[in-house]
Amino acid sequence: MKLVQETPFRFRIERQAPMRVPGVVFVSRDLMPEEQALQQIVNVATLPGIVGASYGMPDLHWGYGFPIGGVAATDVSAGGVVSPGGVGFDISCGVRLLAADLHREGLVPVMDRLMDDLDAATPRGLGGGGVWRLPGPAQLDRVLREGACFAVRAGHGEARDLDRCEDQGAVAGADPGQVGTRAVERGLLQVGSLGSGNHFLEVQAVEEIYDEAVAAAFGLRLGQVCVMIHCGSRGLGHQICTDHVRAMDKAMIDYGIGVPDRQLACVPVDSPEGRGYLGAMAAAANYGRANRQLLAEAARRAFRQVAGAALALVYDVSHNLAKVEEHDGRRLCVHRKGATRALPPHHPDLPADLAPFGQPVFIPGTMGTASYVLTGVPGGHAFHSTCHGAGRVQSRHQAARSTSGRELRARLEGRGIAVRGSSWRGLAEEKPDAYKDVDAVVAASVGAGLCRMVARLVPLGVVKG
DNA sequence: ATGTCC
Repeated sequence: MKLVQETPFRFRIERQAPMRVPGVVFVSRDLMPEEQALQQIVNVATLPGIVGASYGMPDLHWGYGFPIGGVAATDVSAGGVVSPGGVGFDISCGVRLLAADLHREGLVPVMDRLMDDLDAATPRGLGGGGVWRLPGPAQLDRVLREGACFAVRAGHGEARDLDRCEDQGAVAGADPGQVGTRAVERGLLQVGSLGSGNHFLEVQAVEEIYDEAVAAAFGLRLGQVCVMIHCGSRGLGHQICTDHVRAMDKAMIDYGIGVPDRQLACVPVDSPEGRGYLGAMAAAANYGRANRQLLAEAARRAFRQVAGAALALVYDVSHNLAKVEEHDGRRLCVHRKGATRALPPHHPDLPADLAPFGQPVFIPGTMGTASYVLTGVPGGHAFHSTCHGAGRVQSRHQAARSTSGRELRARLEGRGIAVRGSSWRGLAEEKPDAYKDVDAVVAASVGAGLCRMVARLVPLGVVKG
């Protein structure tokens, strides 16, 4: 593999057969990922119909088929493919940020009670029940088609929330008929739950503002209390990915498609299997949005009761999704896996009041480190995409071996960060040093011209999945 | 990420 540094934050992997396009990785030398992740960029570059380049974001690391932090677009009318590995198992995993009408000083006297209420109001952990007990598949069908809109229609939220969600709260084209019975069974029990792993609900404070005008437009000011929710589509999305990878693995033979890694199973976007996956994926995306909407409502109740404060939605955006988008007059299937859409100012898909400022992007740090609010920039690369988080450097196993959950919690609480966990093991697996430095990832993203900084948020309390 | 293997 021939890696050429083009700028301080951009490396090119020269195209050589069977690559159809070059690789472009937006990293600094310090953030250069393991060889396996770069090899995955190369593998993705061989996919039928891929255009531009196979991209890697600054938080790039090894994943299932595609790297996490990978962006790839295929030309639908030129036999371009869709690959479930380009979205990942946690379909539509994403982040929502809410801003409280409250300064962090006002929170101090009620913080313990607030954290206890959020702890009780946030279903989480492996398996388990959600905040909604769906009576049956008919109700789930509406969640899958209508996403956050269904939650709001059912009284869980305000109309304005939907203006501040990607796709106004529901991805079009959801096809519940493509969601298997097992995915349905798993989905019925988990609507409105956080999950586990790196998913969390965090109470944060705005510590620094880099762009006053954009921050004000997003509804953010210095010292303000915020709530960040990071979660996905739970077992439902996972099962959909499993089912459709299996189906494509068989079907791709009929389309004469060969890939260097079986985990890159794919079929043309414009095929029954391709449309089937995208329909099921959209349904999972809507499930994820309903999930975040319901969790946000639970947080609103706690804030209202304990602090008399209201929470306004800043935005809700996914970082694991494939979307058919128009770029330079072509219909492209843009896969973003561990990569966040970052629309530039004046993009037609932005809500009117945000149009001059670009799309809000949220980068969750790890427990105990900062999170960032970013915005899209004109001329953004990689089909308007940027990073999504810190990115792991240690496996879960490595992380849990070197730290205990109790020790970690004591360390965080010693620094004034309240912790409400769901399992000690899960807590240990998420220790901050298991991740890259989120400050460096964001600096590289800005340096590479993928986005710009709006605000930095610090954790006050974390409800951990 | 995930009822961490049907």
